[in-house]
Amino acid sequence: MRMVEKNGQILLQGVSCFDLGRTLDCGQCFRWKRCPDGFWEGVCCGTFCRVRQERTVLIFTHTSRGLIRDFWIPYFGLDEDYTTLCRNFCTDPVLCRAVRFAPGIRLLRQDPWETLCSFIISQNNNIPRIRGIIERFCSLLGDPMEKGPPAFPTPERLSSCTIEDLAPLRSGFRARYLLDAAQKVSSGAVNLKTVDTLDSDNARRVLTSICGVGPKVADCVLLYGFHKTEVVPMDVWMKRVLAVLYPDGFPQRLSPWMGIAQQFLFHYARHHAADLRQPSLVRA
DNA sequence: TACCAGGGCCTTT
DNA sequence: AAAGGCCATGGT
Repeated sequence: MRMVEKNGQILLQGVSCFDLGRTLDCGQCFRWKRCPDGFWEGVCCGTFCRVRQERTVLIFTHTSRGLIRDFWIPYFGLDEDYTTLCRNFCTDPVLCRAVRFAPGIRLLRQDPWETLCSFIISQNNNIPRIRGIIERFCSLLGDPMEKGPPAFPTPERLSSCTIEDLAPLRSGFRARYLLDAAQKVSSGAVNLKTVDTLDSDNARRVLTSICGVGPKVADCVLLYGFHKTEVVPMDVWMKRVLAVLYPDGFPQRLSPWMGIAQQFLFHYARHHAADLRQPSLVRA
């Protein structure tokens, strides 16, 4: 990859195995917005940018070369060798189909705290509504920024709130879960920096000590927020994939990256919903 | 063990 | 247009 500046925009050239739109729209993140001019606008860790893709070129504005190198490239997972990874995935016929169906999905490296809150909100919920709740959450409690949408609210700010304060979010029963997460994280009862150093099983134990974080939410946080690439969050779609397409289990040799594979399988499953509801059709 | 708790989007009717 | 399904966790 190579970075050049042109007309006040920063171009990242030579980007392969990457589809920006799919990566931002596959359910792992909730704050990016597609603008009418083709740019995506997003903020993470207090850093804002606009970015769009033209084949193998990413075009950035409202950011800097330094931030692209140090923050956005790791954020988008562009420092990982997906060519080798996907070649590896393609040794499995099912996964090969899924990767070919929607190539270019990458696992983002998101902020752990934002990921924790986002997936608490995501439980028993659908994506448009999740986005709405998170947007109201950020406008209500996030610090305004020089450019772009407000920052994600800090655990400290959230822990000073009451359930009634969160009523405008219309997050239903999840409000008290958010408060418990904020209280545990801001008090140090749950230390996200430490969780990062733990193996998945121990990290999962810590995360599930938060009220409202069960195995599914914890696994989403481990994969999307802590980059634990072997963790496979089992929602209903992945359960169907397992039952119908992998009755003998996922391939062992792919287990260190099965979380990344999960993104392709999940996407594939959602777009072949009817097939997965009738196992006989798929097996044939 | 089975059910319920907010709510809203989605699919099916 | 209306009805029912869906969803992850904790509490009863």
